[in-house]
Amino acid sequence: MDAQLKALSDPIRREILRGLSRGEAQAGDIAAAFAVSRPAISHHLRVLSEAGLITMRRQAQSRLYAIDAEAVRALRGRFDRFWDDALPRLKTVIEADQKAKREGSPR
Amino acid sequence: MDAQLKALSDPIRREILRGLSRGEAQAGDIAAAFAVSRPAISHHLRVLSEAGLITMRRQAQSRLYAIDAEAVRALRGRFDRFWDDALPRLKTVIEADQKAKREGSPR
DNA sequence: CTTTTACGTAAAAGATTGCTTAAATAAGGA
DNA sequence: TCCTTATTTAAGCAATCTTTTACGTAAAAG
Repeated sequence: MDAQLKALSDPIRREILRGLSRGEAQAGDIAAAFAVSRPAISHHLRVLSEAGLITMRRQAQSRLYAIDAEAVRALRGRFDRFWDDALPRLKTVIEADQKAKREGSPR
Repeated sequence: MDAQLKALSDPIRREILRGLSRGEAQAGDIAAAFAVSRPAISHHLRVLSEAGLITMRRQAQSRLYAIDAEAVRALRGRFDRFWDDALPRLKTVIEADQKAKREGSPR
């Protein structure tokens, strides 16, 4: 989860993923959408790849990147479980907060 | 979202949040649960605080930290929306993948 | 072959992160 | 006021991140 959340914490990388939601794309086309240099995007793609969020396949000289849909599904599951399981009392805390607010300044 | 995901990408900080799920805790008690020094934990608390994930209040010499439940709720919403809205076709892609697999080696 | 197209890797600069020890601050208590 | 308790801030250092320019590689085209 470390590597995946870290990968997602960068706005360029999230934007790359947004672009890939349309389907596979070539490295060059991805890079063209950003102001930074191609090697920089190449590195971001590597980070996303090593985090397991995207996959790559070659086609002639090009490299086609795509979202690893199953990995995303798994990550979303772990993310939800982190909050649901690891913080089981959170729901109660929210409710207590809101109740306190409804009843005027609580202490 | 940058700062919040970055904050969550560190395992110690996630563990701190897990600990805080039991409710408010003093900085010292939080630090006692980890192998690193107190100043290091103090810094992690600051990162979580600046990301808006936790709140702090003073009680005598102590500082009591707690999860900002509403902020967590908002983050979970944004995280879900990132995948649902920004990647609207992902569900379809997963289904296509699975269909392809069911029907034997594709391509 | 040689050239072109499409990318990645290498090397390096500059900023940020995570950690430690030492010093500072803030609130209570003797 | 002086000491104790609780915690942050400061200073410093090694590791990691982001980005750039320059170079290397792999596949197709001429």
